[in-house]
Amino acid sequence: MGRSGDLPKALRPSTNGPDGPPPDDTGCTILHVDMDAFYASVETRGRPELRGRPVVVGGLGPRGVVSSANYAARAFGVRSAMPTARARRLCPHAVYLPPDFRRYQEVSRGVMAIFGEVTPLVEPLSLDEAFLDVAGALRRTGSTPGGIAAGIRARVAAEHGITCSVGVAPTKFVAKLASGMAKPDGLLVVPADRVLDVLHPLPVSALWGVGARTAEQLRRVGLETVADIAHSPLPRLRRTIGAAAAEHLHALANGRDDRQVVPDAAEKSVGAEETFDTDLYDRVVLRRELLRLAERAAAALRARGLRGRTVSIKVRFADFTTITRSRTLPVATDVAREVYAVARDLFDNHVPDGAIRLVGVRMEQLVDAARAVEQLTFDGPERGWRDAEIAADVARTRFGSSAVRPASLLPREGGVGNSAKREGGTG
DNA sequence: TCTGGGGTCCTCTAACGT
DNA sequence: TCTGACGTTAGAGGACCC
Repeated sequence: MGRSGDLPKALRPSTNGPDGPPPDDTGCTILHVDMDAFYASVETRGRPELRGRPVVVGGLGPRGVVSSANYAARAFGVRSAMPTARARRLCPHAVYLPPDFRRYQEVSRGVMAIFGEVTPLVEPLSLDEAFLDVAGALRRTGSTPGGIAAGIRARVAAEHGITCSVGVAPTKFVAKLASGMAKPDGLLVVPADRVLDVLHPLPVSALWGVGARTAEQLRRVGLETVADIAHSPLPRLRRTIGAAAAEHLHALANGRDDRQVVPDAAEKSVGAEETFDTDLYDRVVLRRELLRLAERAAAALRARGLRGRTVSIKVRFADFTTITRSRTLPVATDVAREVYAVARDLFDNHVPDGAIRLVGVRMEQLVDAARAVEQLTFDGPERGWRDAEIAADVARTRFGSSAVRPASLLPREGGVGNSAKREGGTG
């Protein structure tokens, strides 16, 4: 689902061809495992009627975008992040499915468990990819990195019915690049002495952290390939893209990447946001949406055993300009009612009237709920609301997400009602 | 063509305390 | 008492990733 999957096949190094000796994987202790077209693969496994057909998973509404497209759909030009409406024009005969994240999470857990049997040093990046440091596993098993990678690919296919691609390299960045080059359903080892041969012909956009904007800035000063970055003097690079990015890209372009594989990285923020099918103007309806999102964000915090100190709202207007406003509380919370109170105040006092296409609520400055400072009023109203919301969490787990409606928390201003999505915009 | 939803990280600016 | 330098932190926005 990432950009690296689109790297030109012509750039594949020849070291892993079917002919010739296996590549020297000495010192290649980092593996990057990436599921192939993950969501689409999960949807199609065990469904022979979809075999060979283009399958697209994504938002099916008027403003939906593609989350995942299988390779049959990609042959028609369908790509991740493309508006679904455009995908339908490119490939009208594809099967279009809404995402089912619970299923993907379930499969992801199973796949990550396989990784965990190989090494404790597993760093998941998303549901469908992870870095593994196999240095310890080499000593323990007497295998090679390439051998371990092949074993992982075989187990994922056998136990979960989907394919993955693996990059094996001395560093995280090159391993990730290699998995992209190996796609689909491939394995690529980049030996230490071939790293620069692989990196330097690539376009700057292949570097981690270079998107469309940065690539354009670099192109304007004549830097188009990774080799150009590697050979560019650092001060010039700093002037073009800023100090931090310059040093980061210069190191990567020269094959230097000393980032370790870090398991269990703490989350920094948790939130929820929603784009409406049609733009909304009505402040009452928008507040109700904020309440729903505050409820979702708070429930996500409670599910993770976290609380947040900073409440941040995000508003995107019809012209796509986006503003965020935030406020930091004295005490961290996981209570939707408290989150909503702050979000609503930020909205009422900092967001001008206008056509709005998206609102979001995010919690930052997260702390472990078990170690968070309790409110001074242990028996106060907040405690009561938290208990009520925890009971609602339980009900939703047992009876489904609509069993307890967030509108039950709504102060008496607009009454309970349907979601804004169904109501549509009002003038 | 017309842009989702979940995140992280970086930069800039303003406010604040010393 | 006022002012400026400096470090720290919060807030806002943007770029990027999957």
